Amino acid sequence: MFMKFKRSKVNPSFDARAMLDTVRLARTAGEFRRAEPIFLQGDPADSVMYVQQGGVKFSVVHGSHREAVVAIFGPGDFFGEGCLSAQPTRMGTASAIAPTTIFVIDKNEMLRVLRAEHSFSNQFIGYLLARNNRLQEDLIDQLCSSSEKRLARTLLILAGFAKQKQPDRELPRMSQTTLAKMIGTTRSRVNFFMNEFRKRGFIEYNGKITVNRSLLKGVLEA
Amino acid sequence: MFMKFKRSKVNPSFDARAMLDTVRLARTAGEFRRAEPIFLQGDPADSVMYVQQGGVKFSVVHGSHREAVVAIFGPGDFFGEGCLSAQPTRMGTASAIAPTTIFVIDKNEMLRVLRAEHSFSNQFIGYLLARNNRLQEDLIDQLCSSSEKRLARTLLILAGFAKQKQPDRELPRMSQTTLAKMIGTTRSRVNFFMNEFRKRGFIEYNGKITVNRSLLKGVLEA
DNA sequence: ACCGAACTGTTCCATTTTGCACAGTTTTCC
DNA sequence: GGAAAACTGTGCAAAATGGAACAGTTCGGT
Repeated sequence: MFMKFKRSKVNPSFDARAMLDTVRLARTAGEFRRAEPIFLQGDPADSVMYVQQGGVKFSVVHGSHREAVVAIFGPGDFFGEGCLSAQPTRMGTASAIAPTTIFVIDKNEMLRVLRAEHSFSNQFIGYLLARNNRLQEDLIDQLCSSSEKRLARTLLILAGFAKQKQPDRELPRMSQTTLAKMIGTTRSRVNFFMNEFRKRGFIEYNGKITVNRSLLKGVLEA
Repeated sequence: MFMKFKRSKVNPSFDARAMLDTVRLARTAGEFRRAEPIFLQGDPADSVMYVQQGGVKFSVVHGSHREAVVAIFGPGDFFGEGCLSAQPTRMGTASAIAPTTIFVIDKNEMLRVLRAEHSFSNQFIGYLLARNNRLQEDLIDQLCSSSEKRLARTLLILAGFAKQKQPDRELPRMSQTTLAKMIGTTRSRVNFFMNEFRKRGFIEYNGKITVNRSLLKGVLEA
């Protein structure tokens, strides 16, 4: 019986871990500390990564000096899969934002299993569709919304991102500089809005950020 | 023998047409005139589209009133494939920007063939990877570049887009309003830069737009 | 416990961008 | 052919954003 692809907003509910266990897929585990780089922009690309635990920031340096944070990956996400389609080098730098366990899957091994295991390639297609969707939503937001709204949306998504454990809405630790690079603005701007949000009670922070979802969602309506 | 996925920048060199002929894939053809809608945002989504000939604009209305043009599709591109992953409705409106022939593939038929034909699902994965890449590049550009550069880049991509026939660099006809919605700015701004580019000889236009690639590329360097 | 590095809070101004308005031109459609 | 609709060329004031600077604070490592 053929299974319809699953879907979700932030982390695809796609449970590849079970899949990775079912399928006989050769992999090596890697442990990374907070802020430790996993691969660098320009490195030769010959493996696909899978986040087992923790979180990963993927950033790209564009043109001469400007940097963008394109995605934050969490448990269940693949990254570095560009190498499957003839990209010889990494398009950006991946680094851990928390203690992180990564499965490293050799490109050819990944291709072999995609060929051999139907259920795996179907799941992977589902994963790619979910990611496409997320990228498209990010692009739409960038095209349509003010930086205040983009920040609110990013905070909400990051809050949901931590959903695996805590019932509260604490975010992965993340500097204002990083937030600025995620929403395409300057740190001044992020700082300004963060204080604004705090004054209005939309978020709290002493070091860790906690968001009040319903209040912050109001920003997106306006 | 397993074939490595192909890759390209604008239209994946992925030749799904040959594939669609090889595979026994049920489909119906649809003809659309310029500006004719193919599907509307909110419509029930139960088929995947494949562009046989022509061009398609995919736009999304976000929030209350603002609109973004997320992608322009050409021959060889799929669109509306979100429905494969449990999206019940169309996320945006697709309409022809030129006389266009579309293959409409029923969602279940598409899923059937993806299951049945390895080479097809591998090609489709390659296509999804290429699209991911393109979306990511658009996002990066949006995060890093000024509107002048974004316009220049968009014009260059659109010029390449027409590469199937003409050796010259004529673009598909496209209003300044549409360009504005593609790069996330206002028509005033687009008009300003278009005149600027024309003065400097980067582009010509009497009605159709023609770009001088090498000169226009200079804008991206600055 | 200390030092340096990284991060935050804050200010200020130049520039970019928006949003609007209106006249002239081209296209489309009857 | 002619009217309506869509598109372009302007201009301009208000708002948002970028960019830099600097002091105070927290964090990380030794």
